[in-house]
Order: sequence, then structure tokens, then C-alpha cells
Amino acid sequence: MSSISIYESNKRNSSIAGFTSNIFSSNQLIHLYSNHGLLRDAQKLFDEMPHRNVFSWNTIISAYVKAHNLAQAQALFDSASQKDLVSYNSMLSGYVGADDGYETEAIDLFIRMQFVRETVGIDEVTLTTMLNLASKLRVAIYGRQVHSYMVKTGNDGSIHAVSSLIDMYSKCGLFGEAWNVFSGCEGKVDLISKNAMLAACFREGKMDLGLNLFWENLELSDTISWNTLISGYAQNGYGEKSLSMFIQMVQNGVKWDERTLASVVSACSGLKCLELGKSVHAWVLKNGFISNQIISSAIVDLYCKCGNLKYAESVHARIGTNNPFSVASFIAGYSSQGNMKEAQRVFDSLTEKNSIVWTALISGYVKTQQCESVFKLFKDYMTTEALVPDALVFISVLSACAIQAALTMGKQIHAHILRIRLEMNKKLLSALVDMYSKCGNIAYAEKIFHLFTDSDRDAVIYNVMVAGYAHHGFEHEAFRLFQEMLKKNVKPDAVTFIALLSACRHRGLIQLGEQFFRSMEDHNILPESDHYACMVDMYGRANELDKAVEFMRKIPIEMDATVLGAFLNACRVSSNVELAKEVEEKLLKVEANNGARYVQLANVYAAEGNWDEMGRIRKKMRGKEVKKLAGCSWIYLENGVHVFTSGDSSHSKSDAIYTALIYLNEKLHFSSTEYVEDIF
DNA sequence: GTAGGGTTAG
Repeated sequence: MSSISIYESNKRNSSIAGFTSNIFSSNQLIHLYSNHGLLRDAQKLFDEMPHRNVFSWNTIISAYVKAHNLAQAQALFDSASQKDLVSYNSMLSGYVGADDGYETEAIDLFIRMQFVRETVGIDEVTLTTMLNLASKLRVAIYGRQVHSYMVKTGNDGSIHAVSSLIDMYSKCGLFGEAWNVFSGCEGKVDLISKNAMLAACFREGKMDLGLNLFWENLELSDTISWNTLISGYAQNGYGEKSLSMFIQMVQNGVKWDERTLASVVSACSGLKCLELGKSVHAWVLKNGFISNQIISSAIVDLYCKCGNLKYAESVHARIGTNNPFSVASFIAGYSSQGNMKEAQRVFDSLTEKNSIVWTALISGYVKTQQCESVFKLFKDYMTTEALVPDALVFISVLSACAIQAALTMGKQIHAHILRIRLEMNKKLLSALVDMYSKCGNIAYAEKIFHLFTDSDRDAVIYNVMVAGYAHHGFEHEAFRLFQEMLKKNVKPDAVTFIALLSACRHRGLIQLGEQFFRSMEDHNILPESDHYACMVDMYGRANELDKAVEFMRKIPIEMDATVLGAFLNACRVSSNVELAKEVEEKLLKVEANNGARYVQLANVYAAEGNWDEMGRIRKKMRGKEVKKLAGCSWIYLENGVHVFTSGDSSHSKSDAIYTALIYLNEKLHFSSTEYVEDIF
């Protein structure tokens, strides 16, 4: 109604004031139509204008940019009889803000602007728009170049520039640079740049820094600031803090919106808190928020994370869309239940696949240790996907390489990452260190570890390197690095101690192991079953069954198969069949379907020549129809992977292979004899 | 006097 009355008054004005006023009011009206989504009316009015000025052209171009009709915007831009810097900037922001696929056009237009710089010019709007392109592409070198361009042309001072720079550096993985920009303009920080810095802190996992920033100047905060905190905590795995921030937000009388709600749902999923999630779901249904795609896909994710895929399917079906985010949740949900068939099915059902679903499926195959499927999918991803390569995909594939000890593949992926100049973030570097270490190349792992600057070294990367040293038998290096970690005030976590305790158990360093275990309390880390299992295994390997028994008595948590299995091993080493029998019952209660456990049990009895007991276990195994997967070795050749089990003769060239093996064995024998002779 | 650029959700 309001647009009609303005149209009426516009007609009246034009009859009084003539052309200039007519152009002015028409421009305003076009803008108004566009803001209300009435693009046809806007176009009609534009077409009917007897005279237009540069504002008319810019307004109609922007109208099409806003409506995401870039083809039409571009056609108007190309045919416009009057063009100025605003026309260029409007078109540029259209390309940059497009959902996908206009990056080249944006760069081309920016280059063309360099040629008309004398007449049209380039200003801060142009450059902040280009910063957006850099953050969208996550390519820090572009962002840096634009930043220096801004400095050179004196376009880096305004508050618009500051928030864009913070956002760009943060999204490109350069938190330190973002912080430098922020702290370099103290005094004139506004709400938006503060919010950008808050988001940067939480993106980097620096929650305390973000929280301080938030409370320091509470007057300078709005719904977006609160939303940033609530979602930031949820995304970093602090569901409870996220929910308590939401409560504080309500208590402070701050208006919340749909984004707040989406984050609250995601906090519930993180906590696997089905009850609370369900009540939020009910509330969402009652208040009509279910039509919001992001909220409803967050609810789908909630049910998937809680393992209730039936509920998730029904919510998904009711929304009835092709939403890639919900599909990614299903893929993760089915993967965590080991059901890759269903995961693959929902993936295949999606017509338009984004990086998120690719990442979800690939990491699903990694979790279920189906590495060949990972490599095959990765090939498809690289050849069919026109998207910006996602670091998370590379991280997943690198961990598949680590599982398979596929060094050549890992090296190729590393080279590829360098070639496409993917920004090396911490997670990617950690994945590389882990890959090289687990593929047996500790020297390369070390090299990459040293690429981390001191301030970049967090607990995760230290853990990877400490574990790497431990696995390669360099326990002194592992302990040294742990000391360094403490000295640099990096807080060790549960994983750190698993690495340290493993180093001790492999070397029989009982006293040191006990010391590490006790010191966990000083670091406020509660031992988990893996730690207990490490300790039991340590005593077991050192033939200290008494100590293992004593330790077991003190374990305050319910013992799972890892701990019991370690104890069983200790019984085998100390040839104690009686205790083995005791633990057998408990072990088969908690893990009745793991074939490997039966074999382990049978081996304990067999080692003592107790064939009756062994036969009994074998029978038990048959009755339960459990199988143990045969241990195997494999080799990568040009045309793929070849898997061998002991005494395997199924390979088409097995005769030739065994002949070569006999020959190699002889060679090996000779050389090891020579080696021994050298020493003595 | 009108038109273009900055922060938060799955």
C-alpha cells in the first residue's frame, strides 16, 4: 500500500516540477520496488522513463544484483549509456556476492577497472569488495595484496575497511594478522569491527580472548555479538557455555532471533542432549520457525547426532527438500553407526553436492577405515567438483593415508596442496605431520612441525609430534617436546598423556609412566579408559602382573574391553591362566562379538599348552558365529593396492611373487649377517 | 536530495 501512495505523489510531483524531479522520484521508486522484491515493477518503470541519469542506471543494476539475477545485471551494465564508479562497484559486489561461479568475472572486472582508473577511479568500496572475494576464496595472498593496495592508496583507514580486513584475515586462517588490524585501530573500533573480531576469536578457538573482548565493553554489543558467542561456544564443543550464554542473553533483555535459535539447537546436538533438543524442537514447531531451512536442518542434525535417524528422516521428509546440510548430517549419522551403505545412498540422492557433503562422506569412509573408497572418492571430488578445494577434504584423505601407511599417496596430496596454493592452516599442517609420522617418515614429519611458529603450536600439533616420536622409539625426543610444551604454556590434554604413556609402555619405563599418570591430576585431566589400558599394558609387558592387578583394583570407572584386553595380555605374558579365566568372563560380556578377542583368549591358553581351554574358546567362537579378520600386509603398485594374508596364494602371479620373496629373504639374511659382523 | 562496500546460524 505504501508504495502505491508514493507512486501517486510521484505522479503529482512530476506534473509540477518537470523532468529533473521526475527522474529523481522515479529513481527512488525503482529503489523502493527493488527493496520490496518487486523487480518487474522496477523494470517497467525504468523502461518507461523518458530520461534517465546515472543514478537510474545504478539503481536498476543494483536491483538485479539484489535479486541474484546477475545475467540481467551484467546486460544492463554492459549497455548502460552512463556509467561511473558506483556502477562498477555494484557489478563487482554482485559477482563477489554470487552464490557460486562468478569469481573469474569479479577478477576480470577488477582488472578492467585498472584500465579505466584515470577516468572512473577506484575507491575503498572497490577494495573492501575485493577483500570479500579473498575471504570467500580463502586465499590469503589475494587478501594481502588487496590490503597493501589499500595502504598504498590510503584506503585502509575507515571503519568499513577495518572490519573487512579483520574478517578477511580471520577467514583466510591468519588470526594474528586480524588481531594486528584490530589492535592497530584502538579507539575507533565500532560495533561491526568488534563483532568481526569476536567471530575471529571463536573461529580460532580463542574463547577466553573473545569473552574478555565481549565483556570489556558491553555497551558496544548487539544481538549479533551475543549470537557470535553462542554459536562460537557451540561450534568449539562447549555446549553448556553456549546454552548459559543464551540464558544470560534472555536475562539481559537482548532480543534474540532465528540465528540464535539455530545455535541453541546446535549446542543441544553437541551435548547429545535429546531431551532439551526435543523441547526446543517442540517450541520451534509451535512458533512457526520450522520453515527456516537452517533451523530445521539443525534439528535434523540434532536427531542424527543423538543416533535417532528415524526421527531425523521424518523431520527431513516433512521439510521435503534437497538440503545438502541435512544430507551431510545423515551421512555423519549413518557413518558413526558404521552404515556406509546408507551414507552412500543419501549422498547419491543429492543432485547438487557441495564441499560439506563431500567432506562428510569421505570422513565417513575414513572413520570406518575403508581407505580405498576414500581414495576413489577423492579422485571423483578433484575431477568433478568445480568448487573451491576444501582443506577439510584434504585433511580426511591425509588421515586415510596415515591409516594405510600410503606414503606415496600422501606425498602426492602434499604436493597437490602446495601446487594449488591451498592456505596451510594449522589443522592441515597437523594432518601432514601425522601422515608423515604414521607412514614411517619421522624426518618429514619433523620438518613440517618446524614450520609452525611458536605461537601457532597448540596442544593438537604437539600431541601429533609427541606421539610420532613415541611410535618411532624416540621417547627422549617425545619427553623433551612435552617439556617444551609445558614451558611454552600450552596446556596438555588427555591425548598428550596417551602418547606419553605409550612411549613408556613400549620401553618398559614403569617409574616414568607412573609419574606421568600421577601428574595428570596436576593438569586437571581425568584419566579415561585408554589411559588405564596403557598403564595395565605397561605392567603387563614388563611382566609385573601383581602391579597390574593392584592397579586394576583402583580403577574407578567401569572397565571396558580395552582395559580388560590389556589385562588379558598381561596374564599371557605372566602365564597366569587362572586370572585369564577370570577376566575372560568379563571381557566376553562387554565385547561378545569381537572375533579378535576370542583369538586373543585362545592364544593365552595355547601359550600354556592348555588345549582343552583353547578348544572351548574356539567352540564358543563358532557358536557365536564371530570371525576374526585375518591380519594382512599390502603393497601399493602403479595400478592400485595388493593385499596379502599369511600363506596367501590367491594372487594371479603368486608363483612369481613367492620366488622373488625367497630370493629377497636370502639377500636379507646375508646382509644382516654382514651387519652383525660389522658391529662385533 | 537518489545508487555501491563491513559482523552472527546448519
